[in-house]
Amino acid sequence: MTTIHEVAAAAGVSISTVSYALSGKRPVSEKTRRRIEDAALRLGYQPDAGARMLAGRRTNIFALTEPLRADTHAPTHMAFVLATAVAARRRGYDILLLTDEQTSEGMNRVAASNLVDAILVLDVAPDDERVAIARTVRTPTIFIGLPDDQRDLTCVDLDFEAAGHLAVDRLADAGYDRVLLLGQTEVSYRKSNFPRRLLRGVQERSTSRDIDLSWTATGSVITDTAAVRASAEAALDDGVRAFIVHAVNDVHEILLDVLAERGLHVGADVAIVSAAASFDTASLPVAVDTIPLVPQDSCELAVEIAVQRLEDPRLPARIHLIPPTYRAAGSVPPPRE
Amino acid sequence: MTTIHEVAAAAGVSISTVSYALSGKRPVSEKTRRRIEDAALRLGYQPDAGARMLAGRRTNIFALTEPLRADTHAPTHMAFVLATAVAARRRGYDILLLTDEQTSEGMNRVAASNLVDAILVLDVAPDDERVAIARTVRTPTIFIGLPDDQRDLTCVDLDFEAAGHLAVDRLADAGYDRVLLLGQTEVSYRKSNFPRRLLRGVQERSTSRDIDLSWTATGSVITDTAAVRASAEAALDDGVRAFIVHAVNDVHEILLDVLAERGLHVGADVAIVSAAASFDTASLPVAVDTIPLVPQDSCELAVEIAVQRLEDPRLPARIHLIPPTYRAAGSVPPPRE
DNA sequence: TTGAAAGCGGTACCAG
DNA sequence: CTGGTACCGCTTTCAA
Repeated sequence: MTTIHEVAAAAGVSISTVSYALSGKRPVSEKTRRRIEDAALRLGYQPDAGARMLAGRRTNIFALTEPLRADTHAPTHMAFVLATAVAARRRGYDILLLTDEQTSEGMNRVAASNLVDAILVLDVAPDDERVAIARTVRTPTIFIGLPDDQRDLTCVDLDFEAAGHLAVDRLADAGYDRVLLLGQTEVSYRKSNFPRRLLRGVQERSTSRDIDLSWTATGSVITDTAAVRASAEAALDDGVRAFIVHAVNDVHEILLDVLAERGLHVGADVAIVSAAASFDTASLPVAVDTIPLVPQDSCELAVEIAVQRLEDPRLPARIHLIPPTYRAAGSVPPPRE
Repeated sequence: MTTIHEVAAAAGVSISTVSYALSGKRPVSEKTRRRIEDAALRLGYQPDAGARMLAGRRTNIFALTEPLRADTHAPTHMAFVLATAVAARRRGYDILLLTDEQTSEGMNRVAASNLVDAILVLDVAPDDERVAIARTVRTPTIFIGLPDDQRDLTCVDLDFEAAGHLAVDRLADAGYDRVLLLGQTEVSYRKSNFPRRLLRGVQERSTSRDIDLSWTATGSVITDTAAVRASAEAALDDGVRAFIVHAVNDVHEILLDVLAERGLHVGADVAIVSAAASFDTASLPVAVDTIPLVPQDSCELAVEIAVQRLEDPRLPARIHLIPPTYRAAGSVPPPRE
């Protein structure tokens, strides 16, 4: 294991010069710096993590807490974890996982032992118990998602309400006055925060734009194919020709199946907007206008904020809502007749 | 931030006594120990992670490398990550995530900087590049899965070949002489190691037991519903009444659908054995005999081995194959006529 | 532009 | 059974 001393000896300088040359925190003459970098590279020098933490009071590690609930949608969840890890790594941070039962206990533990520089919170519940912990630990904590009580918290999330507004506006602008919202599962309206926010946005805007809105959950815990199908068919029978879908892959496919069976063409006979989808809607058999929920965006912003907070601890806590964007794909035609 | 000095002061002892009392590495009189524990608890003392790493040359962190490939089945993968985290935590270790591109670079980095005590390798490919790295780093590395070249490696995995044998044996014992194996996706036969091993086990035993075996992949990258359906129907038309399924949830459901459509009853008209399923087959609409792949078992064993290696670094590298178990559920009746 | 040296907060050896 | 203390390897202040 090569230490800073060996590098210093090899380069014929003191260890402090090595430290400064490598960190860049103090100007070092061009040629000694090169000698040091050469030696470091040649010896495969890598600073000892423990020593660095102790002396520098920086661990270069972020904790990521993720309570895996029964209703967690694995692919979506993985996308968030991956996006966080990638974003963190780009800024020089590793991710320490706190899963399951250890989310709360773990937050306290890693904070108290100075194991991490910041804590990122995933899969935020409306009454999340991690909110209380975030308020007591000194470690900067960033929520990716919004709990109900946001006082003094730093949170990052897509602006789901605005996404709801946007979806309705597009349909209203096109001329539709009746819309069916195919939502998330019932449990997610209780255990998560974002489905409600999108729903509220859709409802608000439907009211103000005089849209006759109906909506339905798409299962109790996981997608209920029969229920989704029944809802879609009932709506179609009833003459509804505009849909907002805030749901997983499966639900989109079921809706598209039903439409296909009836010979209805998306973008001609029927309008669809996929709101806050975290999967790639381009993989659907039919092009669909989408207001995407991009895990990379939320996670990168969260990491960015964490880094800023470490650089300037006096930055005030605040809520960061990411404005939704509308990706048109021709699935919202003017209504027939 | 309470340090060991404050605890020592509060308890009226020296810091070394505190250290020993809390680690238990040296006998400490009952009453001083209590005083120390009280003080520690009262002050919310938690040893500084950096200091501990530096002085103790132990980080109490395991790295977990997981290259998330396109064909990674998210739910299964998550089950493994979760199981590893839980097992590690039980032994006092945290998990540092190395995902995606950083798997190889990350292994070298965390090993060279002494950030982790051991590395656990998930999602092992036949020609995994992490094999070479494992051989060069001093950090103990445990593979959860088998690469092709296993020389000098420590690996843990279900004995998929034995699982293949077991599945065939049960069907052969019951009296079947023709079997269809519904396998994994095509890409997984190239990118992973275990599907081949199960296939080989099934083929070997089919030969020795005089079974007429046919088999098919169940899609190229993800489940191809139409293809699975077609395979099942062709086999049934052909008179096959025994199935081994080594696949995800979906494939099981498609097969059960086809059988239901034809009025064939599992456990009466048709035999099914689910081999190496990593999801809970009890959630299927019909009870199915299962040779489960239990992530907890593999991951716990991997963690266990890692801990042992840290305690005794001279333990030899070896392959640990977990014997399969057969969970009967009445889905293998004697053949009709 | 560089070096010397004082910690950072523990662990574990050496004494008593 | 307990205390003193020499490190662990790096960061950073102080001095030159």
